[in-house]
Amino acid sequence: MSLTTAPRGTYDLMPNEALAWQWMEMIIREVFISYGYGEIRTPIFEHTELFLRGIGETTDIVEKEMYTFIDKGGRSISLRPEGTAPVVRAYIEHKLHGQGGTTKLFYLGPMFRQERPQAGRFRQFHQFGVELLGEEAPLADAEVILLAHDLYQKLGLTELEIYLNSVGCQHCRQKYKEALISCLWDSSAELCSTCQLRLERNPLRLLDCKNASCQKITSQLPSIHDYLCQACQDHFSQVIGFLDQVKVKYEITPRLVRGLDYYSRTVFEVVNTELGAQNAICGGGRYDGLVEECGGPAVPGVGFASGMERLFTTLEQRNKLPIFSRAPQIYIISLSDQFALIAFELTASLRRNGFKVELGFSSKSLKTQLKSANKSGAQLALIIGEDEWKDHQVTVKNMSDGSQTRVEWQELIEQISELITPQGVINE
RNA sequence: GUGGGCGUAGCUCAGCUGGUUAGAGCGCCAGGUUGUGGCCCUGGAGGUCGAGGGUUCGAAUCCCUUCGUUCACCCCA
Repeated sequence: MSLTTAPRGTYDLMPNEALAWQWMEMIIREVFISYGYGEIRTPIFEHTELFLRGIGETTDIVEKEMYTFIDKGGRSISLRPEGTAPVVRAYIEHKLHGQGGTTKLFYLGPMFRQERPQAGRFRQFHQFGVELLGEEAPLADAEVILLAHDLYQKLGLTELEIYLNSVGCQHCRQKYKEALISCLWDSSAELCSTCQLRLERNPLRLLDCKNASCQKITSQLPSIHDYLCQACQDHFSQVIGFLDQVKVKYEITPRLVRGLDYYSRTVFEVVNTELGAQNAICGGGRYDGLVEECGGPAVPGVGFASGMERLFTTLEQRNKLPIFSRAPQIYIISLSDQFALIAFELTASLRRNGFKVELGFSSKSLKTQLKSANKSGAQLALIIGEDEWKDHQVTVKNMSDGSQTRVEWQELIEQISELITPQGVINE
């Protein structure tokens, strides 16, 4: 417990980084809106029950990672560990299914999971995502994947890999699970200890074990594609057909199984392989049973969630972040407290005319204040001292070449406007 | 929850097998310029060596505990 450090797994976003985040958020919103999605802002916390039902009681997320507490009304409340269940809850609560047709929603905000932090993993982290509800056609799956693809493209990330798979419907998945169990029963002793547990709890997870000896064994296993029913096969091949048509490159990975219980048929991930152990920046798929599971009508859905910290790291790593400057255009220097009033007034007037102005707060020596002006990155320094004061003028100094002129207070805005524009571009 | 690495100045780090007042670079402050920044020069401030305990004549250095951090496992964005 320390007063002077942020809680484990959390961090402060400092001003320069916050600019980059704002830029990311802007692009994300633009792309989502252009695809016809509307933003929804659900509460940061929900009734715990929602996540138990929505995510699955036996998933790690709800078993050991949720921030859960009892509020003063005796209700069990949890900070949201993911965004889909709350959106589905809101969809049901506002009876959006009653409006007919499909519903396209996106969200963006903090999520909370109590895990040990590591590269690309935080306890408070940020996700954005989309949910397309009320449509079971393969075209919906393809559109959601295309959306993710185009979004990363728009952010300048062209070299990401898309992994694609189908985990089938309840029926084919069940048959496949049984097949895995019977194939592995005899050799189970050769599996790593966690895989032995997986064999009992969730055999699909065996497929992406990182242990080399497990991989050797599981590489002999049949593919889930051999167990897909005709309808699931058709669905998958149509999704692929649409993606091919719009030249979205993907890799079919029969071993890709996603951890959350609610997925059915299409699942996909967008991966940055240079990211470390936690390299998925986006995960999603179809969840046809979820709305009903959460107490709504039997409405199909498909969507994805993307981790903003991992996305940010990727953008940084690949030099795709624009350079942001917080530098003022003009730095105002007053050489004595007796000129503070006029300096303050000139600052206000310049700001009201759209210039980005910084005012030195104390009247130190000119040298010191010019150093501050220099450090601030301002293009112009305005100096008000004894001489200027007497003549109702200011000295305007160009910080890049050191040249300076005297300007009447009355003409300042006009003169400055000839040197720089309110956007901060020098008029040459 | 489990395992490994790392905690020395605001930042990045050095400090060899224990041995005087714990160092460097960058940054910060002041001066070299009576009212002129960047470059250069000179000087200065700034450290309970993460914390607690132990071994020792002597600990930043060795041992134990603890906290923090980081990477990995589990799992996930």
